[in-house]
Amino acid sequence: MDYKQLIIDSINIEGVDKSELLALVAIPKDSAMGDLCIPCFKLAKEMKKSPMAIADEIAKSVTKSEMIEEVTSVAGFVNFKFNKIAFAKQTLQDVLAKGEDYGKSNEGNGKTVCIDYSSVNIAKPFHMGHLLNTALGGAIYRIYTALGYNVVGINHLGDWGTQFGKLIVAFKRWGSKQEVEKRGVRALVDIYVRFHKEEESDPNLGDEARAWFKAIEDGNAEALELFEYFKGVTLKEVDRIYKRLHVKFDSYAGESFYNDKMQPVLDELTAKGLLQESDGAKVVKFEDENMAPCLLQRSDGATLYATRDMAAAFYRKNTYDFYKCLYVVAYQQNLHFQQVFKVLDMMGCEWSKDMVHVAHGMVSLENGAMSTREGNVVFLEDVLNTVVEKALRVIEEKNPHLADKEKIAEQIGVGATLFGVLYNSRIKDMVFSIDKVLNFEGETGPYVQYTYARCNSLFDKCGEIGSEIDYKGLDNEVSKAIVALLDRYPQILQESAKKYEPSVVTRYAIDLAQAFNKFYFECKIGTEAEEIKNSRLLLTKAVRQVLGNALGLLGIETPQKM
RNA sequence: GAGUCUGUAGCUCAGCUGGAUAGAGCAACGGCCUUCUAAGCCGUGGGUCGGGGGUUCAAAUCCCUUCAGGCUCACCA
Repeated sequence: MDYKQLIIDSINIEGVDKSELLALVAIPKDSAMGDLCIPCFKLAKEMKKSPMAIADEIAKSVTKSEMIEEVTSVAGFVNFKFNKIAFAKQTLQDVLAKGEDYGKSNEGNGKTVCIDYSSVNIAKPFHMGHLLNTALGGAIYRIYTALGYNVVGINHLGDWGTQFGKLIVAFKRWGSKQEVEKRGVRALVDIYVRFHKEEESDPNLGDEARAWFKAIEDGNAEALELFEYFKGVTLKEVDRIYKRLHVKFDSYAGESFYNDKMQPVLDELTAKGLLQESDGAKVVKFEDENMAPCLLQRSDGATLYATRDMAAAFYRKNTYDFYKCLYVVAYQQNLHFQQVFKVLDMMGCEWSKDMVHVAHGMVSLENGAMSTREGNVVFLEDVLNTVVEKALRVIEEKNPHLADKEKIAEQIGVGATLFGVLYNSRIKDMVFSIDKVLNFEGETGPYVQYTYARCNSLFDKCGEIGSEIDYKGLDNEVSKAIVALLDRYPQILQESAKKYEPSVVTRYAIDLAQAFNKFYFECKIGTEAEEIKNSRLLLTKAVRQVLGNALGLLGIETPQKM
């Protein structure tokens, strides 16, 4: 509910623009001061009065109501305090009436948002770095869906390039289908690593690899068969991971898909006089001298990364007519996207302004950067399995009679991992540490899930909510803090979407869980009189709903018990 | 060298569309399970918000400068 407007409407003062006042409304730092406030400092100049005097004047003019219980003027701030009961009643009704839809909106109706994320490389490990990317993309996907947008998740497969020539050479020398059946992508990675080692002493391998890649390009049957085989093996494995992470894609159009769509782009650039020759290569130069030219064709005629992204941009605009096209990709590629977006702009595509690089930080290991070639990678699947095992051990210890232990351990383990990577601002780098993910205490996924399960157990204990409800049971500060958080949830979603920042939701989930745990500890529920109990159960139900909604957006499941 | 991002408690980070005593978790220490799940709650200690200028009634937040680190800067993606 829009309480900002409510307090503005309660003010009866001459000579102040209400819309100006509305813009000033803020949430006090300390909730003891009030629920909303208006700092009056900016008004001082034009009104030629001290902020204190203005605040006094505004405070005095307010017409109190059922909702607005107290208005005070403190050091230039007008503080509005809501009636706890009215605030709770209003908010809980809203949350519970909307249920799963609470927080959703229709602001995106009729608009399509493309999200390019995860973008796995064929025959490469799915490691911790991909997890951050995939978790972010998946969350943004769901957040935009919740706001009513039509979302298209695109997995821009890394399924083209000379590495496939290398892989064929390696596979023919040291690989076997048996081995690949057994160990999947790992077997491919091993021979790929071996290729790079052996290449140092046998330079012929490189030529052989190039020849095999050429064979793929030329449609050689054996080459294509192997290429498709590697692709199939990788996608099958990655699909298993996507299921565990609850992410999905609407398109797997990757690099190979754009092979025949790049020439028209080059032609158009040439026609527009933007493509210049430079050292044998074709580039687009920029007015801003600080920006390196965008290389679109190698001197040997081959296309490049940027060429493919240009082709993909046109394809997506034509196919989906997107409102926005997001690229969830690490910040390493900042320049690349700046270049691509700028070239589109120079081509006269006004929609280039709708392209957004949602940059995120890089994940490294404690012993350095991840490198497939050097074999310094941690497979995500191993991490997930380790965390799930730990979850199972904790269940055995704390709740040995729990039913469906394996299933719940999976929910907790995967939830902890996802929550961990979605907890910080996406731009921050991350040094992956298994110990950190294995910690289930404090600001973690399991903490929020535990709070959710705790809500459930109250219903197990107390049964359904009766019809006699006395909101006096919520006439206390801890309850009010929860109500204020519940009320804020829809704005949290919008902020998160606007900033392309799932951590806003993650942090919120922690705040709400903390507030509820405090309430749980301070307010008795089951042992109270029926009408008090019912009001508190109502609050519990709303908290459970919103925690579930928030976790759902992050791709995290909510165990009923744990 | 240029561009860009990051720099807040021992550690990991919120806060950064300027506002009222700078927050949380972890770690440390001390409490709370004969009443709703202790994966929890409460408390204690711990901060020159990298440094220096400036704008402002008000700066962690805006501007300038400087230091430290990451990333990128032509034929990989």
